[in-house]
Amino acid sequence: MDLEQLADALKALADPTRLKMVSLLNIRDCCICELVPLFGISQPAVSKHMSRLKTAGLVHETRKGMWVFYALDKERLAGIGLSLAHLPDMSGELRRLERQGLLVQCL
Amino acid sequence: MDLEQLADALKALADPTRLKMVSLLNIRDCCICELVPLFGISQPAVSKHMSRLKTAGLVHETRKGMWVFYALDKERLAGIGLSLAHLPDMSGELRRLERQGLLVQCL
DNA sequence: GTACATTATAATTATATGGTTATGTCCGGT
DNA sequence: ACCGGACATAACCATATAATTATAATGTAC
Repeated sequence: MDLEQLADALKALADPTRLKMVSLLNIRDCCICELVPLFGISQPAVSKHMSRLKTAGLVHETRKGMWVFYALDKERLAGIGLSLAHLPDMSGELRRLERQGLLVQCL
Repeated sequence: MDLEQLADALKALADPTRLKMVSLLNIRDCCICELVPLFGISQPAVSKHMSRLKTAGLVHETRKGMWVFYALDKERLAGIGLSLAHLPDMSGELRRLERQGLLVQCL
């Protein structure tokens, strides 16, 4: 996962409301109408948050009659955590700086 | 770490520029003047990004003569990754919904 | 087809974010 | 003391974000 994509995924998670939603979906799938009373916000607001999580690949939706159930993609979530633990190697960038004589030497 | 704090920490990371900065600091400590030529942005912009990371507890600074070197707090970064893997248990919220008869039953 | 329940989209608004330029602060060298 | 380099802060601007209300779209039941 490149840094642009990782930043997008983190942006989707970087909101207390969505983090709580993800934590709930970690227990079991939920539909919008169950989430609304748990948060102090309107139904469209909940819907938009789920849409954001869906775009980030963190949840998947399934229609069941009138309801749309959302399920957490646990592998995707774990993948984001792992990406933080395995950031790309930027040694090349530092070598490039060195070639240009821009590295600061002190001590 | 509660969800508000976790969201704040994730916000600090949820930017491609800052993610790249963190990746660089993962190799070695850097000062602002080294970072500026690596990003296409002004010195104050770099400074503000580092300030954001500092507020989130992700980096620490040390003055060395004219320069201010920034060091990545690797434990803090790892802690954020782990928090994603161990989200709080929200079973209580769901039980509360059930008591109120708001859980959707289908199939 | 009508009526109702659930969810999604549109339009709007207030605040947050990320960039800029200009200026202030701190340190080292002469 | 003064000047110049490195960094931080301030003021400003454009865009993104998260909420709202109003309205459309979808599905069930009669």
